[in-house]
Amino acid sequence: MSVTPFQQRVYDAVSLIPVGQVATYRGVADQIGCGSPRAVGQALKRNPFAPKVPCHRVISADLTLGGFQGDIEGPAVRRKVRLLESEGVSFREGRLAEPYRVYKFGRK
DNA sequence: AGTCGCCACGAAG
DNA sequence: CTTCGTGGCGACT
Repeated sequence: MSVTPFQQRVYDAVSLIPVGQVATYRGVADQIGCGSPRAVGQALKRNPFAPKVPCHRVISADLTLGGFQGDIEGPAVRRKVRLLESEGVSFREGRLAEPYRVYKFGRK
């Protein structure tokens, strides 16, 4: 499987997200030094390390769900929410209920 | 090799 | 709500 260095960075950063917390595409992008969260989204969509990387812990910057397994909505997203709630992250009406659960990557 | 279009976003209008 | 900007990648030429 061909994995570009950029994607490697993305997966590595996502792997750093602790259980019970979530990160935003923007946060990941900023952390790896990329100004385009969309690139991160693409990388996760193409995520060759599906179970290895907790892509379900990555949400949109405005605390909406974002997508999962290639869909921005549908059963996959439903599963994503359930997983997050399983880890202690609550969602309400498709949005993160507790914003303080957003992980800040070292926050510097 | 270069070029085009697409994307699970974000900020601005 | 809609539109533009941005960065990177797959597919086509």
